[in-house]
Amino acid sequence: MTTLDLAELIFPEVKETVEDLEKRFPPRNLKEGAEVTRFAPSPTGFLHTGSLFTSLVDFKVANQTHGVFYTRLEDTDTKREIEGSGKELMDQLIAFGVVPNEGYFGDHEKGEYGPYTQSLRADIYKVVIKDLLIKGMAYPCFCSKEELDALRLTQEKNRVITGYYRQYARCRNLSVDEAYQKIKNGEPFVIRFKSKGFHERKIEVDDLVRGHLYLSQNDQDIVIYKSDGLPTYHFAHLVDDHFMRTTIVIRGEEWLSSLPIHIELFESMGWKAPRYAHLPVIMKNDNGSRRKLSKRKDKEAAVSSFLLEGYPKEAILSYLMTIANSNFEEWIYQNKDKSFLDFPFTFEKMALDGALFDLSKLQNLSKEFIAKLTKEEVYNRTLEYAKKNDAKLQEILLKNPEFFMEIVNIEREKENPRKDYIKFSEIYPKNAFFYQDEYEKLLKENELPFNPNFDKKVIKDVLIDFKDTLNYEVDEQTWFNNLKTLGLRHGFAESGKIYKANKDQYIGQVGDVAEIVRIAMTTSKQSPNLYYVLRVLKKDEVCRRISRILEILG
RNA sequence: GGCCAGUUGGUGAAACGGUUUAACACAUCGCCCUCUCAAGGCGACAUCCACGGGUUCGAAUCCCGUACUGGUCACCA
Repeated sequence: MTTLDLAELIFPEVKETVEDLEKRFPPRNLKEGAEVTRFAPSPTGFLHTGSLFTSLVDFKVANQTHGVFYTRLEDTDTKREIEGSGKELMDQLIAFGVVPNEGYFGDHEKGEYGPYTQSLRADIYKVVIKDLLIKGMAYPCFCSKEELDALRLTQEKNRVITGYYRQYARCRNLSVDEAYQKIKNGEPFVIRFKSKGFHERKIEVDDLVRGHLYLSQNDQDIVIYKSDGLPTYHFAHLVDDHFMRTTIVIRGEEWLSSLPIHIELFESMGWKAPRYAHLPVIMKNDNGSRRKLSKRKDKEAAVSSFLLEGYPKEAILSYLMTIANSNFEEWIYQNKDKSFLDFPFTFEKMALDGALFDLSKLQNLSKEFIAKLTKEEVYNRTLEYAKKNDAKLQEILLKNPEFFMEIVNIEREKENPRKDYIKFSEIYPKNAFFYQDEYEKLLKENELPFNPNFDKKVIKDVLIDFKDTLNYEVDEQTWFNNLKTLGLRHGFAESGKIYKANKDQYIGQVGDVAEIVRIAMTTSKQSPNLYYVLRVLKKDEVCRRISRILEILG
């Protein structure tokens, strides 16, 4: 019996060779310096903020070098797979504008290097495994879960490194005949890679973000082919990234410790390994200690939660870009007309330890972003948000687009626009008082916060006078002067300064007059610039509201 | 526990052995402006770069040790 017989016994159906695969997936014809990157999620749930972060870097690197960014579905773990999540993942990624050039798209695939779904590539993996088997670089292992557990236990007791390696790798010493016979007998097995490494020896690797690294060689005989007929991650990574011609593997730092395995795997095949960039993980402050953003505990782990709350995707992307390269903020400040697409990203400027997720920073970026939109953009984006998340709001927006735009345009489209919205979802609630029925609701639900120092009669007089002398056809300054004059008639000083100096002569100042009118219009002491509020409301509605307040005041 | 990586303010961070009395941004706090709010303007906020040694004329920056934080040790990715 030879290893060839064994390989034939296990994979009789495999006729292709590694050379055939090389021809099937030839090197890409790209310009010098063009990088091929990939995002390879598992269909085990929603799009994690960390995954968006990683794929953003993938996307940027490929984009910048005029290379290729592709996606691949790593669905070899059939137990943990969540039905439909692969498509969901891709939809969310694309919703953020991180659009791949090729690969897995959820409902279809695109590109010459596919299939891009690992469960569909079983025949490809088998070719390589068979090759390894024939060369004696891999072997079937018949150890059961229980035996492996027992092994680990004794290793722990004896304080030696745990795992399946050298003298502990029992099945590695099985003769080909024995192995052949066991398989013939139908014994379940996995296939392990026969490592040639020594833990005591070091390898030297360059990581694009971490620089020069000295790591111990791998000496574990890792499983490459599971009993369910699918490869493990390590092996799929080897085969896929080789034949899909990936040039830079960008992934989370949790992979750093298995890098020696991957290096050995590539060496054993005589393939050139891709370059690696291990990215820091985004952390969260949890009662003073930092930990990885957790899928279960943190809603911000699901990047869709931000979209659901109404944050603009641009703000989220900018925030992640800031974590990736902190000079992004300064750059965007100097290049206001450009987008993150134009920003020159570099691995060197990347921080090495995981950034704490900073919500207030995101909110600030978001506020700035919304402030810079035109009123039409705000309307469209809010509508887009409402369509997905808020049917009632959608109806309101559709009913009267002009009105919404007028509201939202108050002190917008100027040098220093108002910055009061951090998400699209809060624009309507903050401006609800503009709408008649909402105004009525507010009147019912809340006590009007008039200053108790003023007599009811004074408040009424001011409002009546205001209503009678209302004039719109003037500029803001004139309008305000008129308000001062009106106040004067009722005993209010023209300014705070004058009032403070002559408290005995006045009952208040213009600010108090404005406050009375403001409360009448909005039911609140706070609102945007009164002049604009009045202009948006228009004369009829202003008069109507004053009448309502007078009614309530009795 | 072994191995690996990291450690500059409340947060993100700059600094690449000497223009550092540690940039910039967010947050926070003050003051100013102002009809309120949102902005805007001005200012405060690390006596010092986890700690301890060393190298050097000179260290946040280089070296060693310690501590702490994170990652990883699966037929999961």
